[in-house]
Formats: sequence, C-alpha cells, structure tokens
Amino acid sequence: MDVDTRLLRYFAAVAQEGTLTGAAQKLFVSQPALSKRIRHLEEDLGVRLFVRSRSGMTLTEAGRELASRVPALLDEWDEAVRAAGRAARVLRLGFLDAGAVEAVPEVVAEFRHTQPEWRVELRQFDWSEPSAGLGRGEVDAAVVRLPFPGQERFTVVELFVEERGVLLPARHPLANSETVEWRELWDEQFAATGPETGAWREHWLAVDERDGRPVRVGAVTRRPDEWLGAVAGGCVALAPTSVARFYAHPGVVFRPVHGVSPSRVGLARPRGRTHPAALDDFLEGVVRRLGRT
Amino acid sequence: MDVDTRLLRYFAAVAQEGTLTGAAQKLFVSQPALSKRIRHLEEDLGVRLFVRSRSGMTLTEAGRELASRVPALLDEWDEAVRAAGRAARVLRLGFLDAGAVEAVPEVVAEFRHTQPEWRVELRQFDWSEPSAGLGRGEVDAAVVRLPFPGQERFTVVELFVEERGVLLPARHPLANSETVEWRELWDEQFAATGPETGAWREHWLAVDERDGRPVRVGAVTRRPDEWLGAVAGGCVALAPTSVARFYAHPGVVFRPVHGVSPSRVGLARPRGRTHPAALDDFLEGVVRRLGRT
DNA sequence: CTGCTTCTATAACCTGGTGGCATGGACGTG
DNA sequence: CACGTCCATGCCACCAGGTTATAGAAGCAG
Repeated sequence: MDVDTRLLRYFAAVAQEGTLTGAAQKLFVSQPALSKRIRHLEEDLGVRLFVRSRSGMTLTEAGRELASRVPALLDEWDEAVRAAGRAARVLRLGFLDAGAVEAVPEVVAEFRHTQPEWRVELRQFDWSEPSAGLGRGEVDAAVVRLPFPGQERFTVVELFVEERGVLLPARHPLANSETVEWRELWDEQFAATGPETGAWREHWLAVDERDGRPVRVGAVTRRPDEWLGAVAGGCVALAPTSVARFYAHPGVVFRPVHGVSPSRVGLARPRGRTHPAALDDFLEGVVRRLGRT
Repeated sequence: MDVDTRLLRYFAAVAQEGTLTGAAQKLFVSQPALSKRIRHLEEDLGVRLFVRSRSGMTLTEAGRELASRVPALLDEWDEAVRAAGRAARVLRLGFLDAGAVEAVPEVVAEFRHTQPEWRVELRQFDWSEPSAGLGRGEVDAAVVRLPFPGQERFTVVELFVEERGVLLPARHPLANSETVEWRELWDEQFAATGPETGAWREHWLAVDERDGRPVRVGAVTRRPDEWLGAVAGGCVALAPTSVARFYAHPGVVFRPVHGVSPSRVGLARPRGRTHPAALDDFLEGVVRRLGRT
C-alpha cells in the first residue's frame, strides 16, 4: 500500500479537526477534493476510517489506530529530509517576504569564504505558515515576522524593526496623501491571512490598535500576488516599508502610516535540535549583519 | 516536502541495487521512468543523492543518510496499515492463483458464524512476489506455492499437493496427446517469472528435474493473462492441475505431465508478529479444510 | 580503431489521479 | 418551513508519472 505523505497530512488534519470542511480550509484545498481523497484512502486500505455524520467526521477504531501512528511517521520523514540536508552540507533558511532577508545575500557571500563546502538555500513560504517552514521542520532556521504562532517552541532573536505602512488601491482617496493616519483606515476592508495564523494575522490587522473597532476582512490571501491583487481590487493592507522596494503592482501604492506599531523581524531556530556547527556560524553572521545591536 | 511512499521504495531499491537499470526491472518499471523519478526526488529535496557513472549509481553522503532511514519508515507505514486492518476486524489473506484458494470461501462462510464481526479479505498478488504479499507485510497470512523465496522468515504449514501438468499452445504437436512426458518438454521455450523469484521460478521451470538440460525461457510474465498469452504465442508452461478449472484461453490447452514433481500448497504467516486470536481461528479452519491431514 | 555492451539521459506521447467549481442531499435549528 | 451546516457527486482541466524509442558516454574485446 503506497500513499503520498500529503495524503497522510490530509488524514491527520481531518482526524484532528473532526470535520472535512474545517480541515479543508486549514489545508487550503477544497472540501470536495479532501472528501474524495479521504474516501480514496479508505478504499485503498479497505478499511473505514471515519464515521460520517452531519456534525462531522468521527474516527473509527481503525482510524484512531492510524491516527495514533501517522504523526510520528511524518515527523520521522521530515527528520530524514533534514538529515539528508545536513549530510549534503545544505543550510536551509526559510523566509516569508524578500524584505526581511534583504541583507542575507551579503551574509551568505561572507559565509561562503569561511565555510566553503556549505551551501545556503533560501526558501520562501506562503503565509499559511508564518513560521516559514520551521513548523513543519522544512528549514534549519527562519527569518520571521514577530510574533508568530508556535513561537514558544523555538529560540527567537529579534533582529530589527521596520516601520509599517499601508498598501492602497491607486484610486483610493488616501492614495494621494503623503502619509496616512492609522485611524483613517479602521473601516476599510483588509486583505488578511487565514484564521489559522492567529496572533500573526491579528498583528497585521493591528487589532490591538483599533480601540476595539471591529476588523473588516475583505480578502484572505497567502502569497504576495494574491495579496497585491486583493489590494488592487479594493482592499487595503498593512505592510512593512520594504514592500515598496520589492513589489510593484499597477493599481497599488504604498504610503507610510502614522500611529501603528512597527514590524519586528526575528531569527528563529528549533530549540535543542542537533545541528551542525556551520549553522551556528551562519546564524551568527545573520545576527551580526541584520541585528541592530 | 511530500513524497509518495512508492517513490521511497524506488529510492531504496536503487540504493540497494546500485544501478537504475537493475532496480527498474526489480520494480517492474521502465528505466527512464525510474531515472526521472529519482532525479525529481533529488530536485525536491534540493540534494544530490547519487553520483552517476557508467557503472551505476553510487550513494552520496546525503543519499546514505536517507537510505539508512527510509526502510524503517516504510516498515512503520506498513505496520500502521496492518494495525488499522486489525482494528477494523479485517483479516487479509494473500494468494497467487485461484486454484490454491479454491476451498477457502467455505472456510470463510463457516468463520463468519464463529466470528461474525470479522471480515476476511482475499487479495491476489502477482508473481513478482511469490510470498503473496507477506514479504511487504500487506497481508496477515497467505496461501502460497512452496518453496518460495524468503520462506524461512515465515511459519509455513503444508496444506496439500497438486499434480502439475503443462499448458501448451493448441497447435502444438503434443496438444493432441492425452498426457505428456516431462522429458518431451525439455527443449521447449518456457514462460517463466522474473529472476527475482529465485527458487520459485526454478521450481516452475523444474530445473532440478531436467538432468541438467538447460532451460530455454521464451517469456517472462507475472500475471495469468500475460502467462496464457505467452503460451498462446508459442511458449509452454508448467501449471497446477487446478489451472484447467480456473482459466480458459482459446489457443491454450492443459495436459497432465508424467515425470514431474507435484506442486505443494502451503499456508504461510509471519513469525511472531502479534496478531488477533481470530486470525488463529481462521487459519485453523483453513488448515482443517484444505490440509490433507 | 572499431564495434559491442552497459550504463543513464532525453524526447514525445498518453493516461489517470488530483484538484477546482457548482450543485445535490441529509439533517438539525430558529 | 426555510435556513445553515455538514458531506457527496458530476463535470472539467491539468500535470505527474508512466511508456517506447533513441541518444550519449564510456569501458572492453578483437
């Protein structure tokens, strides 16, 4: 019996979530797709894994048995991938937006001299995973925007802060102002990330800085293009200043905002996982170059 | 990083075999397919796993790291599948040819009374795996033809013996004889199974009963249709008598053969793997019904 | 040197699995 | 009784993964 590990992740998500609909949106697939896939898994195994009801999916005994083993399997697989990466002398650094890692190439260049046999790989992750691949163990370290969900499971060093501004549709009345007051934006429709991103989402909606004024979410996006598209389509979104340097989109303008807190960029790494000395070297370089201290 | 477990099996095979070509035929896929898939795996991982050369594929350090973990992963997955099967009260019985399990349905019917909540599932395997799924842990027990490779890893009970005859093309000169002498067939082209089936292949070519006369293999097949097709196309093949009852093919006839040993049918099960009591019940029934003692 | 063998890589093509959208059906709830 | 919230189904589009045929590289035998 062969399966895709992705299918196992699907299964684990449904098992944990208890509903197809819920799991589907966590996984960013459609509910029918998930439904079909899970059914297909059951057929392959020749075993019913869930009892379906109007209230959701409940694990059968067989399902529980499987659910109790799958997470460990997935972890071991991810660990095997990391081990192979270490053996190949590859350091993987996750990131979410080009702005946060703007100065990293210089660190890499320098690192290449001190550790010539190592290679650094930068991997971008979408915003469904604000941990930039750390959560699923796909990277050795990540440059992240703080705070992010699951942060307590990692060692985090704050690197620098960056003012936040706003992305506006070019035809928006405020698009002509030099700068914008945060309170002027409270009633706008925001482009946000998915609910699974918790405090991260809230930080980018600045819910703590609205005097309790409710948030209006006009679009859920998880990658820069969707995001800019949503803004071009009429939404607004808070964004770090560096966005203006890295992304251009006709119909979208960036304006500084007064009265909203800055974005904090941090370096995160797994707590206490064995890692090569070269990783320390490299990360030290990152902190030295990007850190404000 | 998600992968299909089949890809992991591919990788493990190449790692063990040392050449793509060799692994490909063990896996019954084409060499280009395997080549592409392995390359794809390397790209996904961002890591080179093999060094290619004219003499084959040698693992890199990263490859060795991966190769050291993958087999255990696959085992755990297979075990998880078995565990789910047990939890769902499913007994899986592997078999190779319908003739060997001819009487099993009666055992199943009886078993349904004593253990009504259990279900028995018969799964047919192709002849690339003479252990009928036991080797890869896909079944709880199997009705097999003895001897088969890997047999020593299982507990085997011999059930009954069945005379062997020969499948001949209908236009073959011997097709009109009532019975055939084994020595008359020595120089025919035989339809055989793949080389990976070892002693099993040799038993069906009866290499020990040819007075050292070399075997001529005219076709390699792994399922009944291919097999009968090969015979219709001019090959001959030894076959258990029950074949005549289960398979019909225009252009193929079955004749008894004098001078060749019979086929022994056995019941095999994993040694010392934990298993439900119902399995014992069922297998006892099988032995009682099919066994000659 | 040439031709043969034995590897892997590439090209062109086909199929089926997987996902998306729209919609249906079952069943509590207000 | 209409509505909301689940999961299932039908239809369509796309691409990963398979096939065969062929090329390319490199030892080895004569």
